[in-house]
Amino acid sequence: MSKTSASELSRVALEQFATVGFAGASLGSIAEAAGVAKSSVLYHYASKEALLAAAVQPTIAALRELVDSYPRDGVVEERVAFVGRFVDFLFEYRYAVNVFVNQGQPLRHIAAVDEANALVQRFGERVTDGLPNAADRIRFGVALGGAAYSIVAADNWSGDFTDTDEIRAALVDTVSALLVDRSTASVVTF
Amino acid sequence: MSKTSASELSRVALEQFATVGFAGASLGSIAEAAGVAKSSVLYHYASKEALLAAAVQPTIAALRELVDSYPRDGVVEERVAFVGRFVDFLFEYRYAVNVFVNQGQPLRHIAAVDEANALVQRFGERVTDGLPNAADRIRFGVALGGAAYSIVAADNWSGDFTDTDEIRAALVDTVSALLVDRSTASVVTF
DNA sequence: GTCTATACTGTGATAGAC
DNA sequence: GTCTATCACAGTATAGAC
Repeated sequence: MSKTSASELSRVALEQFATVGFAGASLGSIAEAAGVAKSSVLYHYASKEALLAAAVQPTIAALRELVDSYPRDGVVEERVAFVGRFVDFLFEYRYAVNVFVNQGQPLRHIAAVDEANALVQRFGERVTDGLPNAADRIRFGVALGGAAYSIVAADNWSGDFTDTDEIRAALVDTVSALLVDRSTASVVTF
Repeated sequence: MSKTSASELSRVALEQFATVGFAGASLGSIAEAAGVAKSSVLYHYASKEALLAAAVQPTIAALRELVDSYPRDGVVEERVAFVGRFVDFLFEYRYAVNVFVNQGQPLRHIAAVDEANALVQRFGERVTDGLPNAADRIRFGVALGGAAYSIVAADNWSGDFTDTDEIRAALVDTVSALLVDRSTASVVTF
């Protein structure tokens, strides 16, 4: 099976890049986790960096679509609906998002990561209406970095059985409070 | 000078551990940034892991003190004052906090990091009154991970001159909204 | 398309001169 | 206390058998 191996490899690799860092994830450990030999990884991807680039590609496409869907002059309901799509995006692409958020600067020499960084910046400018002040930047940063962190940290909430729907609802609630205009946020939670 | 080199080394090392990851920061690059030879690093610290342990030690002490200072049954004003101390702590120990937040799980075999993880967990339990539900966990996680991310990300806000006081005030504002009880938070910002 | 074998480089760590 | 020299090993990457 040809296609199966490649997608499974990028999936396993991305998870390791996010959890132990790009430098910390070796081709050997990725190959082991995927159940193939080390050299088989480099058959599908020319290099470790190419593997990362391919692994984050779907996330970049989804992020671009998400950012473009931001309601520029929308009412509160539309913005809350956007937060729902934002949280869903964070869930589905949690590992790639973590790579962008935590290693975006040291890995900016990789074209795909640099592209993601630019998208995140455009994202922030849209949410804060183009001219972000310190408070706007902080709220956006806390929402992005905090949600990205919480989602992967939730994987370690073993012991008690909190289901995904509950986490999603709590995240939509919290992120809405941060990203939706505070003066009108009373309709959401406050 | 003996003491100068050691503290300078741990400072430089911690910054690199936080920015490029523990695995990504080599003893060579740390030595270069500190202006000494690679072997000189291993004279002061027996191993790379020992260097990390020593570098995060002051942060652990400060974190323990901070957690113990949480007003268990305090009024809103006391909790907001605590958030101020929390944000100050995040600023001063930003790099170590980032190591704990982003690499706490893969580095948990190092005693000092494991100790910090336990402190963070105790922190969360105190803030959420011991029996955190999903919403409580998320708010705490977003506040911690988001603030930790924003502070180091703010270092890259080059171009415009946002001073530290402005960032601090915005962080206290945002974190208070997340950690201080929402029903009484109106005295703060909302 | 996957494997073994191998080359080459970078890294953590040690030994010993100064 | 700092350095140079060196070692052993893990890492990326290549070549070639199957």
